Amino acid sequence: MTSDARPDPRWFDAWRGIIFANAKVFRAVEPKLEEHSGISLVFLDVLSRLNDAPGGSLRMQELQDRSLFTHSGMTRVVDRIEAAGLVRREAVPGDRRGVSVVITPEGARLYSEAIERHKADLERDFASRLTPAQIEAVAEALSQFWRE
Amino acid sequence: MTSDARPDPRWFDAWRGIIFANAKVFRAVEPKLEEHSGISLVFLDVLSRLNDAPGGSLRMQELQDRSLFTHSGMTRVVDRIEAAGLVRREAVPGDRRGVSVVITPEGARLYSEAIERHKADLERDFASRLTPAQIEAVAEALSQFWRE
DNA sequence: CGTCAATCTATGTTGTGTCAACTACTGTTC
DNA sequence: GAACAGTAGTTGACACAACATAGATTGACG
Repeated sequence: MTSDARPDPRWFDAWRGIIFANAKVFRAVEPKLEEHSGISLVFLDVLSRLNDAPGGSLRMQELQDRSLFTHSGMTRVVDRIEAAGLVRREAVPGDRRGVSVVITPEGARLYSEAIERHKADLERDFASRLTPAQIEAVAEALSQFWRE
Repeated sequence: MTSDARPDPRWFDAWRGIIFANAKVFRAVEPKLEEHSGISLVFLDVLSRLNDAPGGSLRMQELQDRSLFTHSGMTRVVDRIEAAGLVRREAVPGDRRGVSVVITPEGARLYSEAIERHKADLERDFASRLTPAQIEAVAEALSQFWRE
């Protein structure tokens, strides 16, 4: 009565693995990030996009498209990060509608420290639980999702 | 200036694959669920736990521990699902502090329809993008995260 | 030029998640 | 059996996210 006769297909196990790994590792790692660097994963994500962008600058919409967490509401997220002094808004020369978001020196400094510690956390809570062969297999199988 | 000399370790690609796969598939699949079944993934998650539990019943705290999405605030989630008529609260015989949440016949019916369509969506947006070997590898590598 | 659709960002509103009290009850200890 | 710490769940206050809409600017077309 509680479940159907036929078992779940194998791909469902793979999917379950992904969502559980995602949820469990985030739950473990986000409080640590908050504690040692004082920022949330949303902030780190935005700073990361900016840091990787040429000139440390991106327009609002590019930021929105590339962000993992915030589909909408990038305006307010940038408001908060700007209030923290980690980015600033600048006018776009050619287009007066546009705003480009630039990472500040302070933001870049905080980012590079935060990402290093964050990677150490991830290594402990994620990578160390897998064998090199498993890591390689997962990376290979799922690379299509971030390489668009 | 934008990035350090040394490249990201391979496990970071694996991790990136997981979070991107998670985010992208959810973005694709949740609106479909909402449309064809009228419920969110949070609802589906709770109904799933109840449906798999013996007697279709679980106490609030068990529900909280097993839920993927809602760490805290299960009270409000159950409020909403109860308002939709899919579960009901019952007193626990031995313990007058406790509340057990029971799935209603209507909830069970909606769940079995919703989960079937949801799996079809997942098959299209997730499983069909991987080879059987990739699926097997991901399932094997990540099973530890949901098998606790 | 002048109009008009398209684009970019901000704002208002509403809903949901989170954290810290708070109430009610249980089991234990003296 | 009274006091007390621990447990179960709810409530209120606040922060954040989603959705629709508004306001400003641009580019294309006649």
